[in-house]
Amino acid sequence: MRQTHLFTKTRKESPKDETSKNADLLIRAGFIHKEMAGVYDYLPLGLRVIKNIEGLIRKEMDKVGGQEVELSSLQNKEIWEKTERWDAKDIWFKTELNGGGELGLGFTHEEPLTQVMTNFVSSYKDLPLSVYQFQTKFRNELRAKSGIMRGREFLMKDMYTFALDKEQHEELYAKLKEAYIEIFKKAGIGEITHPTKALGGTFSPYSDEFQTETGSGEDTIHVCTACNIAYNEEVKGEFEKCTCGSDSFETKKTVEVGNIFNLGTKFSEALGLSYKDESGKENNVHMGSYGIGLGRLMGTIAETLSDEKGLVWPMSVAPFQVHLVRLGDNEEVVRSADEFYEGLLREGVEVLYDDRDVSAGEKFNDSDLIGIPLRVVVSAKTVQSGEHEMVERQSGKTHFVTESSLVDTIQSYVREI
RNA sequence: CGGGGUGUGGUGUAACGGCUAACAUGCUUGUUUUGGGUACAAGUGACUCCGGGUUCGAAUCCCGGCACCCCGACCA
Repeated sequence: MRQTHLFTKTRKESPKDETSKNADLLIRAGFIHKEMAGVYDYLPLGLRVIKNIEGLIRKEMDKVGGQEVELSSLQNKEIWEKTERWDAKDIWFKTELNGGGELGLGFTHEEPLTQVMTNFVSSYKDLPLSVYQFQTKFRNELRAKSGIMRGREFLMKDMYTFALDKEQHEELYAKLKEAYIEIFKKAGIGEITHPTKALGGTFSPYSDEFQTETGSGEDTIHVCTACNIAYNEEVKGEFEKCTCGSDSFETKKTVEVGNIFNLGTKFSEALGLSYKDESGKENNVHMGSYGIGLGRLMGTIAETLSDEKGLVWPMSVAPFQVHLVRLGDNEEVVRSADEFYEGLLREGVEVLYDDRDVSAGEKFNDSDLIGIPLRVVVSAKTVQSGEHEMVERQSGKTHFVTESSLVDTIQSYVREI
């Protein structure tokens, strides 16, 4: 994409009504726009990141046998009354139909999906199943805060598993846990993200959270110094020793980027989701739930991987793979940069081409702020020497690469994801 | 929902109850510059969040509302 066609612009000043690092950086770099407290729009650069995160998650969900659906945001009050969550929750955005009748904007989808599955699950031969979606959730948070980390409307990947019994559920659960670890690793925050024991629900004493270290986190966890597994502050008292045997812990402030838990038969019982086993006996389906907030993950990456110059995206989620920066506008430089841009596009490289007529300093500062992993500079100097300059955003390492081998070099970086 | 704070051009800020609401940035035009937000000039842009009140006079003081931020509570 040519930067002259990109409608967003960077800003020098931090917005006055944001103190969180994620929103500050993302707004200054033009990734998001604040609509109101806890509600943000995703602009072209931000949407590309969200889409990449979505693709990354989709790949892992499909790998463990997930089937993608998209359920509605408008939700039927009756279904929720069956699980007594229509009145029990004050996080609903409720509204009214013309002519009467209440409905709500979904804050999670256990009920409607369970309801859907009653149409298709009737035999033990139909299980197990894993169903997931990327869906906008609405939560009437008493207090939205921390930029895109706790919003009232946000995109979430939620998967629900349906199993014959506890044993089969646990197999699925273990697979999903591994998939989650893989997702956060690929998203570039594997090192600082800890599988964390946390409060469970009605059906199991504990749930598993994925907690990422960040100075601005809202949670406190105790990380085992031997094996990196962690325990949420809320359950730490129940664990004198880590499951690995060590009793040495380090306290960290974190943000919860994922949470998986056992639902047992709570929803299948309430909504009548059951199957016949081989003997013809009716059994309730055993369920699990697995969530990742995409915006929160994006915000967490923005906060934890950025530096004083701006955002630093890992290749896997970056809005573009290469930022091609052209300095100067003499004919030869323009032709060389244009050709190079076209060449990268032909090779399928995602490239943002800064073809604007602004000063070098402005281009470099914008490039640093936007945080695309590789920067290639084409200028009178590089055209003359025949070697273009390639800079890694994260490390600042600079390479001079001949024009002919530049595409290969870039692709070797891209392949690393 | 309890507590604290803030609302002024697109953005960031300034202005004792008193002149035509100032500065920076952005944007437009021209010259200049071309490897880290280049310099100069001329323009552009605000019912000072909304509604009342006090006053000769309100961005400024008072009351009410709304919005936003922070702390807490809450948060599968």
